[in-house]
Amino acid sequence: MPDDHWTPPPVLLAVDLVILTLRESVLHILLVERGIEPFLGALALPGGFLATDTEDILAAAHRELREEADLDAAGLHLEQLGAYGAPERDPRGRVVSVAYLAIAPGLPEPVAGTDAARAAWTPVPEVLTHRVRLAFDHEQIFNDGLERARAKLEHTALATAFCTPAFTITQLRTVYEAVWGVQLDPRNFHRKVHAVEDFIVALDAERRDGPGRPARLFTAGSRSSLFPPLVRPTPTATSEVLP
Amino acid sequence: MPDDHWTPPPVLLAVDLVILTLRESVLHILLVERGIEPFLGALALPGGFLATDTEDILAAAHRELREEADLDAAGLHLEQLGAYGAPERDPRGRVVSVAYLAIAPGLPEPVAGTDAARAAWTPVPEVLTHRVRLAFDHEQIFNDGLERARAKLEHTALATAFCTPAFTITQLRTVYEAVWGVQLDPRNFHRKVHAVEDFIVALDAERRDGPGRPARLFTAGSRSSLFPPLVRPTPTATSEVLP
DNA sequence: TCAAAAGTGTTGTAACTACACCCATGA
DNA sequence: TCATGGGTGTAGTTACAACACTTTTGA
Repeated sequence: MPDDHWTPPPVLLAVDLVILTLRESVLHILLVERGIEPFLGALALPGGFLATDTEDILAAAHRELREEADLDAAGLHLEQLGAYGAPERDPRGRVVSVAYLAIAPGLPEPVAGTDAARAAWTPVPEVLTHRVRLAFDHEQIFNDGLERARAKLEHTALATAFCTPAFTITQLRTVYEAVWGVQLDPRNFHRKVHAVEDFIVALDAERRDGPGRPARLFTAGSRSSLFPPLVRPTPTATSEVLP
Repeated sequence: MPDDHWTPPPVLLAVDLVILTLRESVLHILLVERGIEPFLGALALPGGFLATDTEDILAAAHRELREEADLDAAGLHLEQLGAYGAPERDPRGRVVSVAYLAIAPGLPEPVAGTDAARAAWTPVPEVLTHRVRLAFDHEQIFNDGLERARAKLEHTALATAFCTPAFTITQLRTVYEAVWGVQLDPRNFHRKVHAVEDFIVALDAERRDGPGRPARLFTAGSRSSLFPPLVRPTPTATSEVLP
């Protein structure tokens, strides 16, 4: 603790968001094109500074989610990733950023909210293969967020946050495949999901699009931690991992 | 992002530490008695404010570890838990704290460093049963830190951070039992630990104290992630969990 | 020779992978 | 009746808990 005559140096607090969703079976992240220096024109995670002296950090994340992505808080997963505070991470001065991971159900079109005109869903493989470069230390934050999402799919019901209220088991499997970047056996997946009580509950409805047997519709159950867990396949030398 | 004429509100940045160690087979946490208001006289996590404008947050954690606990950075585990920034968490004003989890090998006596005169190792069960109350939101941070440590024992070699450079398998098992608060079968534990390649490597030495067959000494190997993992026993209705 | 602690073998079970197979629908 | 996708059955394998058993020491 400091002594009475010394005042600690103040810092500016920002919030940055890793917002993930599924679009046409591909994992996407919401990125914005920066309109001001530094990194003018570069892509970055949506985010911003704390609005007032008394704003809660989680509330700030919710606000940015609304302002920059036009996404409502209701029914959307939001959790903290951590604080990023290297002294030189922002050339404007000492800015510490608290990063959040948000998961949204698949949205039909790129959002067009107030500040969100420049916001665009970007395929995650584009970022992973460095075809897209991010401003600041946002690539680090993105990597941490993606790894958090991948890990939490194993032990929690996070996958349902990617889905609309009613979904088929195949849609749920597509979530796992897109986030993990692997192929899963549909038949074993079907049973594993059913083996966890209250992970998904059957609705009294079916979905019939194209040909093939109609699929039962489900909704997220009350269970939040999965047992037995759905473990990621261990990458072997022979197995192929999608980018 | 803010417009050019508006300045975001500054906050004060603190660092708080959850420092865990094992003392006589019981998990302990380092707590300090507060010497100033608020919460004067109450127990709290060691920590303090950022020292300078340009100090890295992780460096600040290392500095507090040295100042408040007289612990050297070398060979000690330190990882970030997250940011705690509720507006009313500190009555003095807007203080955002970045919490860290530190794991230290068992130390013979309560540390007596510069600021650490009032620091004391406190048994974790005392805190869990609310016989010890913590200042600010430090109980929340403590719970998050403990859960992080418990979870990481399963999948990483974190347990070796609790041990001196040379340790027996029984000592390693004691770490798991103390942190998880369960009893483990010594024979199955022995094999599971050996099944993970490079988790522990045998030294050419034995330890012989009291009666009984001398135990082989080991040291931490190069492996950091454990496969197969050492999974916590699922608490059942009949099983007893130590406080 | 006994107690204590280290370490090994064995057995039944749970959960998994891989794949053969059956079911229900639209064209 | 065929292609397409949904869903079930089964066999071999891995990891595991439980516990009987052997080994090596100090007193």
